[in-house]
Amino acid sequence: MSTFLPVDEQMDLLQKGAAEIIRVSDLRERLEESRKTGRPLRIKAGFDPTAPDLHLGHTVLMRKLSHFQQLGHTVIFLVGDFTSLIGDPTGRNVTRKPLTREQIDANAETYKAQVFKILDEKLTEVRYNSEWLGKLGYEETIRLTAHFTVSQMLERDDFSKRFQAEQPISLHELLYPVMQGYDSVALECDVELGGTDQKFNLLCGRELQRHYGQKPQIVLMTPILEGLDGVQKMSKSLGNAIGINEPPAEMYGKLMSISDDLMWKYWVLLTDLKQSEVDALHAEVSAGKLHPMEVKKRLARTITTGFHGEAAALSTDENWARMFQQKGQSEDLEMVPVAYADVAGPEPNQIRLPKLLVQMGLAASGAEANRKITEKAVKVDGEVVTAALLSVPALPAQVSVRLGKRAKVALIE
RNA sequence: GCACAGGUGGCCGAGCGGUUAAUGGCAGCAGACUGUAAAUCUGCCGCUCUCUGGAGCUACGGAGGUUCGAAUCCUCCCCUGUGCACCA
Repeated sequence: MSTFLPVDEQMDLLQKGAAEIIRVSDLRERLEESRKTGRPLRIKAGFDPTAPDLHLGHTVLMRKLSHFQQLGHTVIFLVGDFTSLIGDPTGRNVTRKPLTREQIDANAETYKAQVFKILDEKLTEVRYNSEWLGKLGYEETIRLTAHFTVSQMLERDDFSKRFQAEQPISLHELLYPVMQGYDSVALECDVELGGTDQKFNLLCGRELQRHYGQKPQIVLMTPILEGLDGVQKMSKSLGNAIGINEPPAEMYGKLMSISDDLMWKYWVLLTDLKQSEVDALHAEVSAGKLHPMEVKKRLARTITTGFHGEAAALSTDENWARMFQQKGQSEDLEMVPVAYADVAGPEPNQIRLPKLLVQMGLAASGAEANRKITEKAVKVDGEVVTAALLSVPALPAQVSVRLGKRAKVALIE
């Protein structure tokens, strides 16, 4: 007797949004076996504790992990504390600088706190790969590396590109895939998840498992989610990311700014809608029966609800419509307290607008703020302002300031 | 170790003794147009101060030097790549 769902239903959920599975037939086979024996599969995904702020791109993988969890399998959240001493070379054209132990530990903690917004903490096995990699001696390491050849390593795009471009490749970087593969051996994984950019590393796991007499793991790759620009992968350092800790208004607004084309991918990868339901929506929009903006609003609302609850998402939704569609004033703009001393002008009750913009985080520098003012891009209380000095009636003053898409209220005292 | 080629603003990449924060492209920001999308067009795109007219400061791997003047010439150093050598 088994508590597992029929294999077809499991496959349905697991295949949704998956970019590639190596191999689908193996996965099915192993699910069947697990259902027969009642043994849950061991699913691993490794995380480099390098980016303490998770964004929606990370959640694609987590959601897939959560699917396995929902189906009753064992999810192992592997913190790559040891491997991040190297830094994953994937997608890099330069060598990463290794993290310090302290950074790694701190990052791992913030990581976990965020991950359990999606995964069920009680059902998740958290492991650190220093547990086994740290014990590996030189001898065992040599044996491990002997399973791979240099030309195998150079098959990797990022390595061969760097090699051809005469960019440096440090020797230790070549060890990264080997170590990740060894993680699978140590944990005896049935399945490893990763982004498509991880393909090489994931396959190394299969290779090593074979050498250690284990059944090679199934590899399930999730697509890389493009960020707000619709081209490059979502990444905080590229500035095109939506963080999962962002306030609802930010999250909603950013989601609305993605392109129509990209929205479908977001639907599939970031919501619980079935593939068939997404296809149906897509068809309706293509046929002109549904306005893409409406569908995008629904998307933004759905995702925001997932992180902030329905009430917050709903009010954000209304606020957005008021702010942009009717070009009106928003009711609950973010309040930023500003000390008068930081923005004081030459006369009493005068304010230097460039300084204010910087204080409010709307401009990166005074020079930039000045430029934006001359470009007529700054509105104060709804009016375009071209002067650098601004008078306020009395001192604890509230001014709503807009620079482009972003608007905030300053509370000056 | 030797030889050669390189190290320029967020990135790519011109400039190779003399206006000028430094051609051009990408990215970014703003404006117009829209549906805050895309596409397109326009402007901006080192920092600080400023009564907006301007003023000052910092920048071309690092440190010195030559020069009235250097990203551009010289010396030393650091870093990267390639080839050779070395691997007793």
